[in-house]
Amino acid sequence: MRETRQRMEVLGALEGGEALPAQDLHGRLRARGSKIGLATVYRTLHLLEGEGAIDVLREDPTEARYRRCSPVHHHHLVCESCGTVVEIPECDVDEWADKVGRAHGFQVRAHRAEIIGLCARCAKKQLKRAR
Amino acid sequence: MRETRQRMEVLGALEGGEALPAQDLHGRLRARGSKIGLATVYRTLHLLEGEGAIDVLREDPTEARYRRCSPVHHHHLVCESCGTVVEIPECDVDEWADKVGRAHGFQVRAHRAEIIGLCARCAKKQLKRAR
DNA sequence: GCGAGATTGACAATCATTCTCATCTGGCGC
DNA sequence: GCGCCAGATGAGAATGATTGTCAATCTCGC
Repeated sequence: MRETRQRMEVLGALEGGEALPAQDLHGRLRARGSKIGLATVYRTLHLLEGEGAIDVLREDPTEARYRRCSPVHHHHLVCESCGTVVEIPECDVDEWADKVGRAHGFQVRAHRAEIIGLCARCAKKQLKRAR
Repeated sequence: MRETRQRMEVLGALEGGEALPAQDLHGRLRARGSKIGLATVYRTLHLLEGEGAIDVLREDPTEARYRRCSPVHHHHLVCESCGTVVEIPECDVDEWADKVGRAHGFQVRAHRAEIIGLCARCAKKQLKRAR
């Protein structure tokens, strides 16, 4: 995999840890003066996804959001109000996945787990609104 | 919510337990002689999703698949080769989700977990091909 | 520095999903 | 049984993210 200006730019734009839609990402890069094309952004994101360097959030079915993430196995904690995503390194699900999979004759390859809730900030806001 | 012919038809088509893309579903209904429109299929699916009567699988980012499912909390075992989905009633993840959520200041609302692997049939096929 | 082959940018094409709007219908009150 | 009307539908157009195309442009090993 070649190291091109465009690929560096995409990685750079994801540096912040935000989960961005491909189009936003493209928009930001153009705003910064980059000449990168939208197709290239998509190509690069797919590449990075394949490498496991980013992961893809699909809460919104019409638009995937891409986010830099650690390459080691982890799960996500998602705030349903503001969309904040927190990476969770602890995974106590492995054993469960294996057990259940085997019980159904499956050869387990991977698992995914996501916790949905309200982050501290949004929970506080909701309380205030309720008053 | 009114009980219309079309809504009954959509539910009927999902009776089999298969996970179908909206378009397929529409195709099948038309093939059976129904005059249902594609937009109505989508509308109905969204309704049912809201009711919790079906769930939505998004392994393929370009096309959601809809499947009738039990209204009680459960998880899925998905075969990455043939797409078969098995419902898993046992959920030993609750405790983990709560613990992790609280540790990060989240108010946990729900969680999702999915085990990806090869079903018995596909595992066998792969073995045969490898020989 | 050169050249093969990977990569890119601009734009067209795709395609699931959603919107629009005129028409229809379920089910309530009578 | 009948009329009514808000909610539901169908057809087709519109949307908009994503993917394909292809000539031009870079990367990197030599």
